[in-house]
Amino acid sequence: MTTPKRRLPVMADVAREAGVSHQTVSRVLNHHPNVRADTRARVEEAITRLGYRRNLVARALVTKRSRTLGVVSFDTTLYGPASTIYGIEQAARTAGYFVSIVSLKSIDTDNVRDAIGYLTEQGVDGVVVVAPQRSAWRALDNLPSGMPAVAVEGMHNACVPVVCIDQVQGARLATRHLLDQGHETVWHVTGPTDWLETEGRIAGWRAVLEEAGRPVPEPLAGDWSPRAGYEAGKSLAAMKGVTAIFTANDQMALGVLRALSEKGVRVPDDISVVGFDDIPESEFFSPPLTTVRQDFAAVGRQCIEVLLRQIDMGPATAERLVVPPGFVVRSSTAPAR
Amino acid sequence: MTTPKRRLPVMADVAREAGVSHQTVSRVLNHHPNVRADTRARVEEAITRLGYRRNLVARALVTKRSRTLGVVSFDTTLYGPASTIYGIEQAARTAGYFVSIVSLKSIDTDNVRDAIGYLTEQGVDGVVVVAPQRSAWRALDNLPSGMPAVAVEGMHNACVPVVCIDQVQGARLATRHLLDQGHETVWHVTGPTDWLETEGRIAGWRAVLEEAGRPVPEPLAGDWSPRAGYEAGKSLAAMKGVTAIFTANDQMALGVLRALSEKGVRVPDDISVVGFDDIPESEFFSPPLTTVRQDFAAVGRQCIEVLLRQIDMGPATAERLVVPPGFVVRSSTAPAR
DNA sequence: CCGCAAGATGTGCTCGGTCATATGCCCCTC
DNA sequence: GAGGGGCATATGACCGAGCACATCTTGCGG
Repeated sequence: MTTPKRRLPVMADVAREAGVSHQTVSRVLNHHPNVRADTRARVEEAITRLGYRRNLVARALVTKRSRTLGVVSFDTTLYGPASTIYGIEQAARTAGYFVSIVSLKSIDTDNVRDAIGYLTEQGVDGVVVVAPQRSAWRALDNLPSGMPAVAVEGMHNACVPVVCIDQVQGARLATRHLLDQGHETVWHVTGPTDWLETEGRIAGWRAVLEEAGRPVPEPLAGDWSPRAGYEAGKSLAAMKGVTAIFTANDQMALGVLRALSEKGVRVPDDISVVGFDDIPESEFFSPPLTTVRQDFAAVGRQCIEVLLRQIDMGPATAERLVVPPGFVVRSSTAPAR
Repeated sequence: MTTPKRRLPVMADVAREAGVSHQTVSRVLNHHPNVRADTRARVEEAITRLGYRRNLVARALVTKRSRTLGVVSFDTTLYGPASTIYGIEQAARTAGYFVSIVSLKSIDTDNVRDAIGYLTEQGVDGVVVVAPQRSAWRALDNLPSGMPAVAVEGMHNACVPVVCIDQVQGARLATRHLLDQGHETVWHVTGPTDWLETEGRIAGWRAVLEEAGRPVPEPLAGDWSPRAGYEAGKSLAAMKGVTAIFTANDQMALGVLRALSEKGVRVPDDISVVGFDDIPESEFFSPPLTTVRQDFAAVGRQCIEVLLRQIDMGPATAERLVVPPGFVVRSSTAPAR
């Protein structure tokens, strides 16, 4: 038996089936209290009998609420963004929201602006921007008016609230730990320029060194990739007097470890290494990596919280929620000899 | 001048501004050819002047096309799913589609069914299911009728097309490589039970051993995590006669490497190790990991291709698109002594 | 036994687009 | 010069829900 183009059932069909008006069906669906129990039962039965599913698109049109949140992100393959988005999605769904994602493969102001534009057309109730680059940040200056938004790891800004992990503090923790171990100074392999995290981590690292009156070595430029860490590691292995390295993320730390091991430099005996992120692999590096832990799930949750508050109660003051970093000591650091 | 609750402009506003009917505005927006050039220009100017953005929700209501695709996935923090979804999102956006994601933290038939249900209500034009577990797979048996769908790494099934990487072939490549190096047999650390990849990889590994008439050791159960690999590695290090290990993914390989190194077992001198996935880190493990490469981006692209074909041309025959795995030889394998 | 408030249900309009169709217009041909 | 075809544009219905309001019940106090 072919079903010749049978249209999906709509509210009116359910209403007819249950012998009530479409409005009553709507009430049942929305758990409105003022419906008699037996009527409710009749409607519910009609719903299951017909296999009716409500059309959220039609609902969104009239309520002007799509219960969908937009996420704009850069390279969702990276552990940080992926984890943050996971946290966002979980929190959003718990709150009854869908998540629509746009992941950009290159970041510039126009890209981000366009992405936000698409999401706006699509009718999202709010946007989370996970694009912690200066260039991306500029796109937030002129958001579509009235669009609730929140940024992950952004700069302070008059209009958009920010949820972030305290990068400076994380870098301080790492650097201080190394100084406390008796190292004279700490070398730093940075993230890509333009990233705010990169800047924060450099700032924290530099601040600790300067406060302690230590020499501040020229940082080595990286790009988050293990390969960049590997290249930096080769350079550092060839230099004299390097005893402590702080890399801006764990993947680069892995590259550094690899390079050092190839050069016959022992970690932590000859050189101590600290990373940033605490990816699941770090614990099993050779040696297990001492690193700064970021609670991405918490960031995701906070984002949704801030965003929903804006959606429900109107524009918020541009707050800045800071999630403190943790520090995990493993075996890649040791006292200086 | 405050703008007191100014509603966003709609088509009618643009029409009035440009002195045409709303239908003409619609034609301009949809690039309908039959619009005089100067009219078009007038409309476009009105659009920019008013900052008008079309409301895709209203459009979706009447066209019954939301230009949104749903993705149901398990733990998008894992490298495989994350990469696949990235590929899906890129391909979808290129084709003018949005992607709405539901990522499940635990997989069972009901979960997946619910997720698909939510997405259906939300009006997605099709669904990609990235949940390669037997239990998830069962949820695909009774999809909402007429909903285009495609599964990543699924079993063969009458109703849903599948895009997958040839797991069996990948495992064969890995195992054969080790046998070719002169190893008597190969030990295997598996993924979690219930995962189809786990089964495929076991099958490929077992087949090669049996074809070569080699003993088939009892596989060690893992769960993709580095820790599971570490535990398995400790067991294997304690056993006699182990010279070659094939782990079902790279993260577990990392754990194995760590455990072996702790026990003073040298890789590849004493034991050879092969992984699966080729995550960006693998190249920088100690030693760099020989592994099976999966082209997740290709999988994502194929998914969208298959899905869009279904959306445009009606239900497809349940095809099965197989992406061949690659094999990357690095330094974690060596001839048996 | 009536009145009235609260509860239960129904009616018709609205959201902002697209679709089918109608209309006006110009130009070309016989 | 009338008829016809194609183009440019306008008109009104419609998608499937929710909302405001109208209407019909019901229960309870006086």
